[in-house]
Amino acid sequence: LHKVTINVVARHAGVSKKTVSRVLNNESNVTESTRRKVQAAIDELGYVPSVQARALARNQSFLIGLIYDNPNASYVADIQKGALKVCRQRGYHLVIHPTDHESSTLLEELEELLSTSRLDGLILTPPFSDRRDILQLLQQRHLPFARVAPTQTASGSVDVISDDFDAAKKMTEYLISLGHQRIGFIKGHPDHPVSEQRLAGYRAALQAADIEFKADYVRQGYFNFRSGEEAARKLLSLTPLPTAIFASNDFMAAGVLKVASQKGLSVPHELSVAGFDDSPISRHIWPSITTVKQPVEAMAEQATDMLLAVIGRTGDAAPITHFVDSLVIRNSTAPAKA
Amino acid sequence: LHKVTINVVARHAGVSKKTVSRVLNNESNVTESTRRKVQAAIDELGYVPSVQARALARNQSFLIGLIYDNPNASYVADIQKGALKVCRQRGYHLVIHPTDHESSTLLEELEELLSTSRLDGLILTPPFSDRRDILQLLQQRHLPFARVAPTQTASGSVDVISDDFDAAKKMTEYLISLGHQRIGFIKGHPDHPVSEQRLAGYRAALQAADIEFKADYVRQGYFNFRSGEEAARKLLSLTPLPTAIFASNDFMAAGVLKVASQKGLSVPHELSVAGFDDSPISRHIWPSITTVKQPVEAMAEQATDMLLAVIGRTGDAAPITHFVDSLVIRNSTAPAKA
DNA sequence: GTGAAAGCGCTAACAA
DNA sequence: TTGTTAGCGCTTTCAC
Repeated sequence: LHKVTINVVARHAGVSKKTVSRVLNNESNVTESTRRKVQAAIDELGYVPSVQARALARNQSFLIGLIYDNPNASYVADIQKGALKVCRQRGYHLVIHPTDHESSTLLEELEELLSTSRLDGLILTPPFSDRRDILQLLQQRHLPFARVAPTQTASGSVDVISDDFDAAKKMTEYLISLGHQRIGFIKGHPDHPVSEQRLAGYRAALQAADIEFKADYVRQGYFNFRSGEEAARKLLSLTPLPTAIFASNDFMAAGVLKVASQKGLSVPHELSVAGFDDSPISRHIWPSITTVKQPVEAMAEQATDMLLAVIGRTGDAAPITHFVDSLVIRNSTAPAKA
Repeated sequence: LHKVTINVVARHAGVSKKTVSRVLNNESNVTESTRRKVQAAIDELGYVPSVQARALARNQSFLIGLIYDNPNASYVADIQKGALKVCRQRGYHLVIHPTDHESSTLLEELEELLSTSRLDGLILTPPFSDRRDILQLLQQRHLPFARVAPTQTASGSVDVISDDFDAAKKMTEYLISLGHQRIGFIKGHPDHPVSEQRLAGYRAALQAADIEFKADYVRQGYFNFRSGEEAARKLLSLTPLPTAIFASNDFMAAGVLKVASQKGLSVPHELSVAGFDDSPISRHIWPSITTVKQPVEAMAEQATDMLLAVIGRTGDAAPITHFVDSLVIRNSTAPAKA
């Protein structure tokens, strides 16, 4: 079995290789009859163009990078899935790049990734979406990029965002509607800008309901289980006790559940608990956790789509797409006792 | 800033591009002085060879595929991490390919992946590691592959395995050592060959302790939370009640915890529960789950390393590497009540 | 040990 | 609308 190249196809179809190339790239100036003839040859021979050769000739790599640092494996999996879906359709490969956002050599590491891989574009996820130093690096290299869930605008970027402020506000309003007045809050990691937005949503809901904001009821967390546990210990030693705790993600909410259980506080009867992210754990724990669901996969898909549009100078899609979060009510929340 | 190619380096070093190429590829027949001269030019100019050009000339893609279908996101993350580590070091890219192992078009999908991506090699994870049809496809295409945790041998493959039989046996022995005699078991997904091994380990431990095996105490599960829940409902309506339940993974163990909680059975005092995998949920749930830890990342790393050795016809490493699982004792297991 | 020439499979620029 | 001629940046002959 001989290797099928563009030359073989050209000969088979009785045209020049350039014409085959035109058909491959869907260029406009080809007669319909020629196109069909070429297509027939392609199908018949089972020809698949070599990405490698294409990459060299066009000085592209057909590689898209995905940068993340997220302990939430299912979030990462969703992001990957969304990005992959689009990449596959369009003949790109996804280069995943898990990395440590606190690393002091992050920028150098990124520069190396860019120069060795020659990526055609990059997808940034939190907390990288808002890292000025990274954005600057990409801009001066003229490397197209898309950002998932940034909080600040940046020139020349395409973004997908969801309204975490609004989601946190809605969740807090929901708790208030259940009769809760003393609602504890566990903040997210300070390096993640969404943390502030979620807190702001919480505060806005309190204010709208004329409930006094008390700093005691807010503790710093770091998006992991242990920090949720520690924050919960503090919150659950307050007097009067909060009747509800809203954690900025599900891992921390799981930590609250543990502490409540150890203290003999029954959830949701004596304490309501809410989380954020709709991670698998929110379903796999008992009581299951009321939380906020983001359309993460769809967001990644859209981000990738917009990025490829920029790379291919295709349609000029709107530079920002909005997605909406939704509340998922489960078993960890109930009306406050009278 | 001009683009730095091999020609620029050659001119700068006063040698031919072929010599630069030799240095790049660590070929033997280059004088030490020439090598140093060339290396100096490379460093000075900050030259990074183009993977694309290399790929075309050598008819390689520098792409390694990773096939998986696992709902356990953290398992996938670990596998990716291990594989990536090696790939990066050696200048390869990892093409991740999550897919549905039950899809009827799986084989075609794979064939398409192979022909469009021109992968240099493939890493198979369970349940694909034992899929005869896939192995056959790879063999006839002469595509090198490495398998993670296969249970059956296959010619021309490099494998990394861990002894799930032994680990399950040890866990069961541990439960027996706590005084448990009536130990329920929840089987894993029937499509995963490890499921049988874990069951066999359980049986072997019972037999060694002269405890009668009772089919009633074994229920089919599917590695997900819900199936664990359902199996637990069945097991916990038996008389006499089992005093311990060993689930073939942590998700199912979490399901057992839920049912126990709903039935008012206190874990671990009235019921001991054990899982498998050391997934994050085993730590994030209360009581935390006693489980089995596999060195997944290290296994993936080793598999990738061996695969690249095969591709590069480098050293002939042993075709099989063994890893050992370890018990992680947490809070879901305790001595049986007298 | 080193270099010149040819070519990997495709696309870009130009002609026809 | 189609074909011709040069490359893309490397590696591979095979000379020297």
